[in-house]
Amino acid sequence: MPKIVDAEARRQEVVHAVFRIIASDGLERASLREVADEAGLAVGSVRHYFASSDELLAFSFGAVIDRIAGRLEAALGAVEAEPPGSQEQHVAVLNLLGQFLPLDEELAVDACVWMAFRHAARIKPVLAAEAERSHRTVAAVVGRLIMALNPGESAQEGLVTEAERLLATLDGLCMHSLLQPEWMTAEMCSDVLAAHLRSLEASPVSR
Amino acid sequence: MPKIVDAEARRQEVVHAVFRIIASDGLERASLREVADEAGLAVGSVRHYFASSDELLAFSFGAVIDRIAGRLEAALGAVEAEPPGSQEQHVAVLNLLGQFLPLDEELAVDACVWMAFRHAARIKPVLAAEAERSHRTVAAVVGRLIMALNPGESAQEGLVTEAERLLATLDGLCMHSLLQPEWMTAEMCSDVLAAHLRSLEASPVSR
DNA sequence: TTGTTTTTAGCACGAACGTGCTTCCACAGC
DNA sequence: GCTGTGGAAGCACGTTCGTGCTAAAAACAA
Repeated sequence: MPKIVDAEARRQEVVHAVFRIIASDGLERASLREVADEAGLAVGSVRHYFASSDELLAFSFGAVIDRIAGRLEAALGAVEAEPPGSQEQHVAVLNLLGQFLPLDEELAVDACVWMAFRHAARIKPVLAAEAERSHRTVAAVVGRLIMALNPGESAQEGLVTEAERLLATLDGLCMHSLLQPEWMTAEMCSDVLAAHLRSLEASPVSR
Repeated sequence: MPKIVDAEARRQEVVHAVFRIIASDGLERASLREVADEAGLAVGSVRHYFASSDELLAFSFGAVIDRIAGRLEAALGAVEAEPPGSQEQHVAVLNLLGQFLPLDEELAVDACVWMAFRHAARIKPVLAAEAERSHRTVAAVVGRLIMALNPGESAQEGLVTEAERLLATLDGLCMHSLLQPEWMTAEMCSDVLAAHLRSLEASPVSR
C-alpha cells in the first residue's frame, strides 16, 4: 500500500483555500495556481484531488451550500421546538435570520463565497445544478419558517409570497452588508429584521 | 482638422457593447478584445477612446448608474405628483418599484450590468467610487419614496429603517429574478411588491 | 530489501489578457 | 496641391490561465 493520506480532509483543506481566496480577492482570482499557493501545495497536487478547475469550483460551491444549510437546519429546528408566538420562538427566529448575514468572520466568508458562486452560476453552466440546489434548500427553510410563524394557516399562496418576500429581504440585506458595510451595519440589519418580523405579525397572511 | 467623429457617441456605442457582453457572458468576459469585436472595432480603436480597460469599465459602470437613476428620478417625480394615499399614487409607486426589476429586455440588461459591477466593486478599487455613488443615489430615491408614503411623519429613524428594508427587498427581488428566473417570475415579483406595500400601509412607521 | 501505488511536483503548450508602441488613413486648413 | 492631426488598426511583449503529460518522492506489503 502507498502513502496514506486522508483524501477527504485534503479536499476540505483545498476547499477552504478556495474560500479564503474568494472572500479576499474574488472568484476570478481562484485559479489553480492561486489555490495551490494558498493551500501550500503545487498545482499538480491540487489537480490530483480535483480533475479540473471546474470540478474544484463546483465542489467548493457544494461545500459552502452544505455549511450554510447545516446552520439553517439547526437554527430552524430550534425555532420549531418553541411554542408559536412565544418570546423564546422570537429569539430563535432572530437567530435563524442572523445566520444569513455576515455577522462574524466565518459567516462573512461563507456569505461572500455563496454570493460569488450564485452570481457566477448565471454564466457558468457547471455551477447551475448547485445553484438550483442552493435555492431549493434555502427556500425550503424559509418556507418552513413562515409556516412556523403562521400556524394553522392553510392559504398556500399567501405563505409562498411571504416566504419569497422574506427570502428576498434576507438576500438583499446580505448583499448590502457585503457590498456597503459602512452603510449596512449590524445594527441596521437588526433593525430591518425586527421591522420585517413586526410587519409579519401585524398583517398575517390571511386577509 | 482631421477626420471628425462624434466622440461621445462612439464612447456610448462602446459602452453598449460592454453592456451586451456583461449581460450575456458576464463581466469577466468584457475584455478589450471582446468589447472591440462586439462594437465592430479594433482593440486599438477602443483604446483611443478609453485609456485603459479599467477606465472603460468604470465609465460603463457610471453610464448604467445614470440610466437607472434617470428612470428612477422620473418615476419618483410621478409618485410625488400624486396625492398621498390615492389610487393614482399607488400605481405610480408600483411603476417606480418595477424599474428595479428586469421586466423587459432593456431593464434586464441594465440590471445584469448593475449587479455585476456592484459585486465587482467589492474587489476592484477602480469601481469603488461609482459603487458608492450608485448606493447613495438609489438610497436617496427609496428614501424619498418612503417619505412620500408616510407624509407628515417626523420619526427619522423609523423611516430610514423602512427605506433600507424596502431597498433590501428590491435588490433581493432583482437578484432572484436574474439568478433564478424560473422561480422568481414577474407575477411573483408583483405579488411580493404588493405584499410589501400592504405591510407598509398596515403598520406605519410611528408605533 | 524490493516492488507497487498513492502523493507530490513540475514542465510545456496553446490561448487569452492588458498595454506600449508604431503604422496607415482620411480630411480640414493652408 | 501639401501638411498635420485625429481616428482606426495592428504588432509584440510579458503575464496568467487550464491542462496534458512526465517524473520524482514517499509509504507500506511482500
